[in-house]
Amino acid sequence: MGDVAVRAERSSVDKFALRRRELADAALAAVAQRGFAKTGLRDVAAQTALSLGSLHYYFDDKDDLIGQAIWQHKSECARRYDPIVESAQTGAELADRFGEEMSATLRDEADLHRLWYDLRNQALFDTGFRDTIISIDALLRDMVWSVVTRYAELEGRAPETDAVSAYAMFDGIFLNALIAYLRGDTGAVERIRVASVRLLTGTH
Amino acid sequence: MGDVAVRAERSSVDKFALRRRELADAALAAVAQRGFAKTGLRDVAAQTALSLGSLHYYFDDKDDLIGQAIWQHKSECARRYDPIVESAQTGAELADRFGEEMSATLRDEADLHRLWYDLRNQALFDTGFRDTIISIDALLRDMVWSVVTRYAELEGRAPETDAVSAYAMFDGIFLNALIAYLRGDTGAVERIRVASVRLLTGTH
DNA sequence: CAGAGATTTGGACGATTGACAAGGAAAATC
DNA sequence: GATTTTCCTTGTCAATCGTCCAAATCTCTG
Repeated sequence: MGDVAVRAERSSVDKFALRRRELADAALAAVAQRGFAKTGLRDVAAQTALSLGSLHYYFDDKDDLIGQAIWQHKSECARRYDPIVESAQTGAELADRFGEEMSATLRDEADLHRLWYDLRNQALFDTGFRDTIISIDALLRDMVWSVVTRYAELEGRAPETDAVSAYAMFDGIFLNALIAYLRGDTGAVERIRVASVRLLTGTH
Repeated sequence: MGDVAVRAERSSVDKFALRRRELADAALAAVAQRGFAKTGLRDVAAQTALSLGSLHYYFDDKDDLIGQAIWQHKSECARRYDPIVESAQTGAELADRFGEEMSATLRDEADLHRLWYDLRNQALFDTGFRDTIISIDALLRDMVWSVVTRYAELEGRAPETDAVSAYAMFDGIFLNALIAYLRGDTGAVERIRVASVRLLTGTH
């Protein structure tokens, strides 16, 4: 456990944790622009009201900072599908709203998704924030699985796959759509919507 | 066009191009170990019979070197499925051998695949070797599509998807299997084989 | 108000990076 | 065998990196 964590315990109020979240948010925006490798802590500090030295006051090192940043973003990201799963009345409605959400997040948060895949790959080389990445991966897998099982339930049948396979598929088509979109293919926004609905409903 | 290309033209024999391939091969092995960002040109030169300065004699810059390296590896990689497509007598045989090849390359060349996904992601931030990455992506997409269409042909029916969607699916399950495998899940080797056959044959 | 603790700053550190230049060694050419 | 061209090495360059620290500033308590 680093010095930062110790200091956090001493702080009776969570002013410390609050600043941590603020700084991590700024770091997220900074790193999303140029990628993890090419973004220095000075670039992060530049987008902040604080200075470079303060980053090490709130974070142990760069990995700690980026790990916190991607975690608080993605954990919120994964929860975005909960209301859809809970409130959808029919399988068709669930599928439609799911596809709509997938399409919208591709269009509006392409840079953040690009960063996520960047960090997930870096975690295959470094051990820095590997645990955080694995946790997020599990979160996303569970999210996909809850959508799949809920759809099957509404349709009155059993899911055709398991959680791991389902996540692999949806993650795969989303990543490929993201790449196409970032390369200038604006049609990917509509394609990922249709493909998501298709994959969920099993319509070929 | 860089100085290197000009020099290559002057050279009547292709001694120059030969050395380029050798060096690019060494670079591939070096970068595959620690990733693109964390591997310096000195690390590459250390795995070579030549010195650091020689790298700039044969390559314009780091991007040129890595671009050449990943190209000559992946272009060979994509051709590995050609004999299967050409010689398979039945759909079942095609599917089996395809799944076997996917599984084998995951097991034997995990580091190289990890590097490929690393570089493909970096190309979403930099323009350095973006064109090379896009070319490789097209190569892989065509390879997958040739397998899918050949299978449909042997089975006497039409493909159920298009080339882009098919590549997205196979690439997605392979990437997820690679991640699982690199995280220590040795069962991913068998799972990608089964999943590949399933996805190709359409068996749910 | 005085002091203690928390927060923030700017600068400096050693290490590493990609790129490059000047010159020696090798090979090819005449 | 001399000279030109190709090949390769060593050393250096400025820039950038993550990390750390001493001191200044701010905030709160006694």
